[in-house]
Amino acid sequence: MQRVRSAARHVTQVYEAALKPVNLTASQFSALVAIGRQQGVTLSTLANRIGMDRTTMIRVLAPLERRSLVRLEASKDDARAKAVFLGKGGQAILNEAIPLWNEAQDRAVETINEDNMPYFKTILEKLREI
Amino acid sequence: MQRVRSAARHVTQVYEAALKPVNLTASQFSALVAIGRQQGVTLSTLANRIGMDRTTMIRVLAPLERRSLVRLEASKDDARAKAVFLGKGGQAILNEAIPLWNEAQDRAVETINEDNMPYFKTILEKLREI
DNA sequence: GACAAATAAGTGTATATGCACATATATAAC
DNA sequence: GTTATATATGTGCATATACACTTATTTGTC
Repeated sequence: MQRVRSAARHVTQVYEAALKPVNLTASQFSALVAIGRQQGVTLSTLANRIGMDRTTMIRVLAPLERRSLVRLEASKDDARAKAVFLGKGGQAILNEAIPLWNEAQDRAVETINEDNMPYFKTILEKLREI
Repeated sequence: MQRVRSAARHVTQVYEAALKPVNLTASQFSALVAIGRQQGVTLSTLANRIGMDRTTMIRVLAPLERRSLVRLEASKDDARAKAVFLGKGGQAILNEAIPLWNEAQDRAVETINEDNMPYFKTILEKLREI
């Protein structure tokens, strides 16, 4: 299974190279996309969606908050929870980043070979259940 | 492709839980196995084998060196290179760790489903070429 | 309503990860 | 042999990653 981790490292590098013009990491991009889909999502929910530890998410958001790309507010429903929103430049940078990501994505899918994709998705799905 | 990274995070946690009794991380285990296979391998070669950046490997080895599980020496052939060997407890801890790893491996392969493995291997192979 | 159990977040610590940059040595070209 | 280039390692920095532990709040139970 070392291969899964190795592959993830490599894939990360490829995608981060693609995202270089917007100065976003792969994790930061994932977070922005998820936040864009559901403004006001809580920290824990966000972390769960991405399959990342909650405490990791806190630290992933930190540099984004410094750049005002995201904004954290106390949740209205639950005084314990933090709601996460896209900040000032958030949507704009997402609009820039998404095409860059998609280009890398297309290249990746092409390399993997379209025909293998269904298997790939199935396998990745199952990996979550281990 | 976020899924690949997410899967890798999850898989890492599963394997590291399995390795807890020997207090090794997944990266550390990978390194130990590779060193055991070729004592005296150089840092860069080792990093390449594992598909990890050379500078990351330096830092992965640091805690192992502190525990005397690995040993670094100047290479005889090349004054620039460092040769890596298993240290005092190196082989012993490997002997303990390998069964733990294999158990986790078996469970993982079972979950993925034996039949899917050939596809999986092919896909992971191709991911390296992106 | 008081108390226990569950849930949400935050911090300390250690390792992982790789880029940019620097240094040392080897190799190739002339 | 000197010089240019390539190779091997090391360090500074920033982010990624998650566990253990802590604090605050909510929810369920009586």
